[in-house]
Amino acid sequence: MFSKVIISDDLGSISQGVLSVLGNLSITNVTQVQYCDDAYLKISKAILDQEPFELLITDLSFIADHRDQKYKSGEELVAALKQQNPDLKIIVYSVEDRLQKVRVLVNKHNIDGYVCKGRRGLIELDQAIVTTYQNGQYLSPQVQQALSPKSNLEIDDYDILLIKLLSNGLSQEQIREQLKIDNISPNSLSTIEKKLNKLRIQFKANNAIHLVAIVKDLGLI
Amino acid sequence: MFSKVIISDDLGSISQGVLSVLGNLSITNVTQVQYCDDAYLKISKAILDQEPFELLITDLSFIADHRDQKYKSGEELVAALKQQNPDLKIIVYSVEDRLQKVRVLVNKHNIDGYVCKGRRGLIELDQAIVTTYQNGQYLSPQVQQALSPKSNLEIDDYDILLIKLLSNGLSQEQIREQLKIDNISPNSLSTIEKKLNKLRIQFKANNAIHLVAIVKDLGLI
DNA sequence: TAAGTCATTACGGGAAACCGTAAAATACAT
DNA sequence: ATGTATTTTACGGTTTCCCGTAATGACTTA
Repeated sequence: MFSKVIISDDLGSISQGVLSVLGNLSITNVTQVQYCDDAYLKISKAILDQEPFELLITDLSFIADHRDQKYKSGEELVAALKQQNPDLKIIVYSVEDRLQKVRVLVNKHNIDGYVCKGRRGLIELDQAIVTTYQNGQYLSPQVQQALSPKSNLEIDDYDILLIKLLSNGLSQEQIREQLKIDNISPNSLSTIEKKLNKLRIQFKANNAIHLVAIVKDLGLI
Repeated sequence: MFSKVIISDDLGSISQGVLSVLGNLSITNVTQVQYCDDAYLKISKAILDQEPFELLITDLSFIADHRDQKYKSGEELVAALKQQNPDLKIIVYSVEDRLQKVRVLVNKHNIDGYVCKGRRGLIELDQAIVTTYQNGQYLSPQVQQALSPKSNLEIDDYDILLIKLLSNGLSQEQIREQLKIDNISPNSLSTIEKKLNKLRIQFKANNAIHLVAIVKDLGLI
């Protein structure tokens, strides 16, 4: 079993639950941090000391406070860590159950497990740790469909970007300009209209306002 | 100090933290539930048994699952309990830090304390319990301004309604019709335009889409 | 190479949103 | 009661959005 584990979660009360799970698995060498930057530093230092952590269990959202942080979210932390140190296993433990988020974390950042905080969260976390130790991948049941290709709703990053720009108050004309500036194509007004129209149909939205509201509720932006 | 307490929170890991706080206060008679309906039933039964609970600590959001619930959120639970049983002290312990939410809970439902889950959550919860026991009211620092009248941004229920209807996909014309149907005045297209325009300025929004996005982020709708 | 499919772009008409101005209705003071 | 301020409503002009059609270009397949 893992012998050296680090937990990153700004809610002290949650870490306590995770600790008890680790205890049940006879993992005693556990470090707790409440800031992503601390996690990053401790993990880096442990590598230099030739005593690297084997597993990171981290939350996604960290409430900002007076301390300025380089890594402001679990996602940023994970991205940095997995790039520099692919050997470190990472399990994300979060209330977030949006498939889009999970997809990105698994496919882009190669995390080893994703557990939703919930009634069965700690039970699932237990399983996730065991599976991960055996080089497997664990996803909570409610997000497993995130990876199955059939659940491909055909909304890609471009679509998300459009809606995000819309929600930031840009007109379709301004979106066109922005895409040109950022060298993103397609960027004609007509295509932008057409894409947004497709999205409206897909999400059964009456108009652009409705679309933004729906997509915001779904947590896609 | 309180002698009989009940905790309602669907995340088992969080309840553990709360338990340790209660333990530090030498409160040992503690009941835990993970569903609002269970909380309601246990509290009601305890009254019948002449051994009522003195304090409820509850979360706001409960993830829906297979079990059909009469009370689906902490807010509904609180509303029902405080109405039938004003003596029961209630502390809400939630990640939610939207002032609007807190305002409603305090003013309308008369809760005794509101603590935000966060780094200092458990410390604040400790204080909240003590204060509440002395018949005081406790609010986490970040939401204290919720009650100060100066934070009155002059947005009333009518404004919120307009934005909510907008976010539901209604056009201004459809909003006019809806207001007429519901016998809400003013309900002319012109006034609706004007109000929304005022709101756009107030929230520094470029257009209606932007307005809805901002207000959604603020948690007002 | 030719035909066919699909994404991208262009354009035009009608609907809705946006904006200013002004008239009508209402509330409120002396 | 009368004048003043505020709210509500009405209206016209401009911009943006919404929607259909069609032309262009890229790519696949025969």
